[in-house]
Amino acid sequence: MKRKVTLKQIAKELDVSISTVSKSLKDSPEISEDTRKKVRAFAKLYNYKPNLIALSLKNKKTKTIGVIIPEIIHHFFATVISGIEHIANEKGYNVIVCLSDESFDKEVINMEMLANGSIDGFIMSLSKETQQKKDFHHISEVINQGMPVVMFDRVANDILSDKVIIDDNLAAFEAVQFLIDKGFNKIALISTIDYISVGKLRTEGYLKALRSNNIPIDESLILKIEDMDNCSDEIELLLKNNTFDAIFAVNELFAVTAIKSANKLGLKIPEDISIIGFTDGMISKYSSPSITTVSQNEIKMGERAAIMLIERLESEEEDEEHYKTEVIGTHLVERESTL
Amino acid sequence: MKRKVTLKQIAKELDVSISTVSKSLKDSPEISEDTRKKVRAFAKLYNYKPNLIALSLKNKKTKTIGVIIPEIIHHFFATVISGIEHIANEKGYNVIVCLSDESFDKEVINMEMLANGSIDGFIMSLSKETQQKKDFHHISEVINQGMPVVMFDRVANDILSDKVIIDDNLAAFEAVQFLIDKGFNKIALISTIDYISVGKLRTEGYLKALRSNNIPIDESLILKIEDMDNCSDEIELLLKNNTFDAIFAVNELFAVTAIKSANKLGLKIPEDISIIGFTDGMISKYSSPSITTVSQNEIKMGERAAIMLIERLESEEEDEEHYKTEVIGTHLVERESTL
DNA sequence: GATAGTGTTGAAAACTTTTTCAAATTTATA
DNA sequence: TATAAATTTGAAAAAGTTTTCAACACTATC
Repeated sequence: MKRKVTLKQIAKELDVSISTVSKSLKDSPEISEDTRKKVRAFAKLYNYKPNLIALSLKNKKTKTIGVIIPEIIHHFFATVISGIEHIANEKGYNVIVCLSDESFDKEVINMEMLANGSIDGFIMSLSKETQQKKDFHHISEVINQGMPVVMFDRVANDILSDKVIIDDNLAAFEAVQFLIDKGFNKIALISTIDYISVGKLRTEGYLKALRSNNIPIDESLILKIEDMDNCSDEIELLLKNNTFDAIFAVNELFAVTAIKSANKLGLKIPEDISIIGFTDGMISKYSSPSITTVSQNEIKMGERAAIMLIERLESEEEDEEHYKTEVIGTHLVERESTL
Repeated sequence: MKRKVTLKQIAKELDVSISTVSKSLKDSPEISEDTRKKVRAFAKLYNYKPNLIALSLKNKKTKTIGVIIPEIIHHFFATVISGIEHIANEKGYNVIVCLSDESFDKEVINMEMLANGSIDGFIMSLSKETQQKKDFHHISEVINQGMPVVMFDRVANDILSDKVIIDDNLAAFEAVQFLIDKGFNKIALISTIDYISVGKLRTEGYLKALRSNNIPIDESLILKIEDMDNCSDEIELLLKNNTFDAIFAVNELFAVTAIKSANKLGLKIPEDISIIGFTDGMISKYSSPSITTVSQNEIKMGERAAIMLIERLESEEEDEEHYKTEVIGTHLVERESTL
């Protein structure tokens, strides 16, 4: 086993100083052709690569981005990470991923850990619990220390930082408008409890669409689900006790569950009920019927977040005044679940 | 903006030496009660936290695990990462994730990058290209440098290292045996090209099951797909040109595509054809009909890989002789796609 | 032959932390 | 009071790198 070789070891072997070795490897004209060649040959032979930890310490830069997300098994977050990785790779950055598991405490612990020198900046999306608590002190602390943070999707409006979001309100509005344009006016909504910022915004978009088309809002057609894992009973009840001709669901899970419940009750999709979901993941693509859904351009979201962060890291002046919020465009992917 | 405070700064402020500060914060009995209290109060006030990069350099340990996987948008890999994160978190390790994008070159670059001091050990799954090339020099090099590597799922048999796998052969055998036990004997196989190790093993399991039940092997019922993205045409052709009563597909995508093709051709699942897939992800769960599939216990896979790596990192002696290969149990999840 | 100039090398500091060992101070003992 | 012992503090080295500046050797110029 041959352990990694250091400048010191090379210097000793060749009986020169560490500085000479360092400069030779950087092809500094300060060092004579002869010495340079000798050192480089030796370094190549022993496959010398500078120790990145030492460089990090010296340069006070780690060339590493910390990403904190609630869960990685969600297609949405996994795809955003793909986008982040893509740009990070291109620009020579590594990506440390930490999962908050939707827990406030884990989010805080992970942030504090990474903030102690391991990374140059954060890209993050808030956990449910953090959104509920509205406690963002850990984030402002990090920002105060001069470490840039880019928030995406689940962002805190109270925090001054760069942000990448979609216009959830508008996207929902457009999806519902699409249904209205098809001639539907009894449209149900399956949403989440309001403390989930995106759920709330999508609900508002739904309401706005109805209002602007002078369709009365029927509270009995609005379902707000708390327990994601056991949503099927509630959804089945909604379908059983009401009649409507379309559903707007704020995520894939609710949409596919609605399809399954409809099947069970003998309702045909899209003949009896049209359904639009949110997020274009595996479920929407491979469900039968496949689901018309709002695509969020997750890849682009990740890419933009990474670009914004790296730009801030590599620009000298810290213009704290000019935080940007970038809105990524969405589009409706039409599939089989709508007429 | 208050930047992170260092021992040096504290020492200067309090007019003591750096060593005194360091020892005080570690509650060393060497330092007088008085000084200790003073230092700790000051450190608390300024929220001192040791710089982890400096510690890494000093200790030659980063408390970070490098994970290299082909893609993160695959539910399988995302779930394994969840398992890794879970254990890593528990044991105080961070996780750096790098994506090879199924490319050999990217895998090599990522490994070399991380091997230069950033991490203590690797957990990895080979890219398709690497499996095809059978070039594992980058992995043996890292191992030779004394950095432990745990491979999972897509492993290289030629490399001596710890491994976590499932018994793909056995799992496939059991799935096909399940179909045979139901009374089917015309069973089609939808698999991948043989250089994908898991595809090959699952194909072997299929063949073994047929043989051990004295069912003649019908080559026309065996489809090996190269281009995952455009598999639907080939699968439709298989269904159109042959009659059989069951399908064993080596992944979720092939299984759900088979269902869609069958629907298109007016075949009923499971009445006309029973289908078993591999991997228990979103697709299998939310497809209509939902898909009977082989669950790989991905979470456990990730957890075991992390445990094996950390054990090796924290055990003093390097018993290179005793590399373990751990086989994670699989089980069939029965759903609607089988009778 | 002395001075300036050029070319080449190395010592030392910096980044931050921990730890060893020596030095300084205080207290106890004879 | 002098000496030994105990307590408390600090200097220095170590990890691996880069960079500045000083030092040295040599050649060219007057």
